[in-house]
Amino acid sequence: MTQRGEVGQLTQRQVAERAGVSQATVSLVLNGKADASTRIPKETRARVEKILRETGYVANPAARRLAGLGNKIVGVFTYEPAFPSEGQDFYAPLLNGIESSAEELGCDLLLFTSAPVVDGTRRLLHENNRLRLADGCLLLGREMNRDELHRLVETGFPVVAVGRRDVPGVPYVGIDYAGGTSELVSAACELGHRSFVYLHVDSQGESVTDRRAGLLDELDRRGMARPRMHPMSAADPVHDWALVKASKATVLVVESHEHAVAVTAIARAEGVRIPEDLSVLVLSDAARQAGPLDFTRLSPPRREVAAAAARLLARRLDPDDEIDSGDLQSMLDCPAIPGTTLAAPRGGIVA
Amino acid sequence: MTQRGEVGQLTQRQVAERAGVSQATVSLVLNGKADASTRIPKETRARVEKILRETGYVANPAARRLAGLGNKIVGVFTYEPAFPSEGQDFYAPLLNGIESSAEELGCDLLLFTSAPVVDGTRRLLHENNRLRLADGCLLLGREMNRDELHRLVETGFPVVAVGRRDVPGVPYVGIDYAGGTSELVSAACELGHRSFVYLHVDSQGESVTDRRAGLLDELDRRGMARPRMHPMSAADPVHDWALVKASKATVLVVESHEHAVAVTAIARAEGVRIPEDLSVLVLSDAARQAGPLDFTRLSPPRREVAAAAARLLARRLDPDDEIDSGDLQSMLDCPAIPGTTLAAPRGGIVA
DNA sequence: TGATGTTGCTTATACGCATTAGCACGTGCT
DNA sequence: AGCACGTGCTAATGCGTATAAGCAACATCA
Repeated sequence: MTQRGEVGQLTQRQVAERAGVSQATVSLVLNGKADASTRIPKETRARVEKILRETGYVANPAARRLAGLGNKIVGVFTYEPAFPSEGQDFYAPLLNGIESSAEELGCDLLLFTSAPVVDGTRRLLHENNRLRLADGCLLLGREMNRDELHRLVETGFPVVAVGRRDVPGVPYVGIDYAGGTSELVSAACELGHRSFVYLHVDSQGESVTDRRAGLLDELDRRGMARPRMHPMSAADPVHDWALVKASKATVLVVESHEHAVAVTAIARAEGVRIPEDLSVLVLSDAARQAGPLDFTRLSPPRREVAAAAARLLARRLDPDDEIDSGDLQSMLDCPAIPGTTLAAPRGGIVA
Repeated sequence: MTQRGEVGQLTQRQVAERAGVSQATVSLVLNGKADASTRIPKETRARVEKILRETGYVANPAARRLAGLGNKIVGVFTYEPAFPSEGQDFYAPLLNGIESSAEELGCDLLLFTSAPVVDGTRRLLHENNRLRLADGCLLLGREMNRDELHRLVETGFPVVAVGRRDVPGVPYVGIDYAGGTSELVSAACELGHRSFVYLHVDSQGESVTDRRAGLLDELDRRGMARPRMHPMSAADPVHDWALVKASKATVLVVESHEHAVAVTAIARAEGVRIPEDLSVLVLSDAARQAGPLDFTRLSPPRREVAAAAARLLARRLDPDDEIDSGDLQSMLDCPAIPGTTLAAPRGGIVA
């Protein structure tokens, strides 16, 4: 059980012996210190550096960390496994963004894959978690355990969430889904639509509630009726299409692109023309392959939001950087793509 | 520049004070030690455990590591960035496999994204690398710097490569591309084919040379002529198709599925029937979306090879586990999928 | 009544590094 | 000569943990 770490590796002391100096001197040379109290003349410095190069010495990061330095390690916690192909469309662009930021910043990424799964999501604060090996941590996931998030923030450990979070005090970079959704809905209203139906994801995640809020608030502002709302059932698009048809709405709003493809395929098979008979708005972007329809849709900057979160975390880790409290929570614009599935209403759904 | 690590966090000493015992006692309780020389009676143990639970104490992993313990951290080094969408089809299944093994083993993953890029690939052994924070490291990539790999193995740091490696002493789990390719080629020969053309990846990576060897060796064994070989140019499938046509071969062997889709699309547009006019063998599997053709192809167990490598690394980290030297290097079978693009030759390519 | 265990801890040390305080040895000035 | 000051280092300490070594109190046995 007891795992042995480390085989014997070169230490500063050994380097120091070879160079005929003390360990402290090696450390000073390594870190380029040159205070009034710690002066190393060029020649000594050169001698030490020569040995360092010859031996290929690399500092033990655990010791550095213990001695109170940062490690340039960014923790990444995903509330679900990140790489299974189901979750991949969700996490891949985020990890892509984080990776490129990390590369720029010279950081390594520590993925907390050991977190045990309780009630369907991973738990970060388990015993012997390796959280503190990282300088800070990014949090990814559709839904997060609010309790745990709260406790984590309270410990003072530097954390940044990818995506807006409702828990007070949690720094984040989010995407303005509400604004983007409003815009799309607004465009439909301007074209004369008055009747909406909403196929939504069944989740309490903030991004989901933001999209719903964008839809409902925009309709409220215009004094229009609330839309029919149905949770999507990935397993049964036929059923979903039946509900849409029954609603007699002229605009179908679908939260997931994938589901939009499935439902519209059924609709078109029944002879429904899009957008002539039914307009379709999609609140996410195509993952990879576009279907036959170029949906009028949102194009959330998912890669960018993760990259921005990583940069924000880096700023939090830099003690010289005083962050405006307003910058701790920010939202990126969520642009809409015109596409071809929105048109003025004509006759409603032809059954 | 100097990053501060750690905000003040609960230590064993503080726990010890609260429980009215020494720090050592806390450590002993935590690690469930009960040697002849270190006995803790139930009551004391209970008292300490109570405080531990109340405070939610978590050990500082850096200190544990420094004290000579393993961390349950598996390093993951990719020779190219792992998440950009281009590389994604390559790395995603591997990371998937590693993640699920890590989850089973209770390990976290440390991704060395900070490695600087030199000559097109990342360099692992740069100064201040965080390698030694991990207990061991998995190496992923089509091609690896042999020098660096050699040096790394020499340091005694536990490493396992995903994919066969030619560098002596490197433990790995690979895929038997040579065997799989032989099998496919053999099947074509049995059907009467005598003339092959090979569109191959332009790389010195071991998996690439293994596939080539599988093809050439099988033809040699049968005393058949060497095939025409052309490096694929992703940018110009038209040119590649021209070369294939010119070769008058009856079997086209293509290394990458993607490229096979592109080239056969052009061929079919010209009226070439597959497999009636031309048989096609593909040496990799469809990434996600299958094209119109169900290729006769290899189906390399890429997820599984990575998971197996992670498990092998875990065994190497377990001091109680004596690994057979034969188990340090192993190959997984690479099954073939029949598909529908291999048939007996009739008239060669109709130009 | 010592001698010898046994129990239940604590003390001390090491791990590798960063950092502060300070020492020995000049040199310049009065 | 005596003192201040600068130079070039080193010694010592602490970070939080694991663990070997040891110590005091008590029990057991001859």
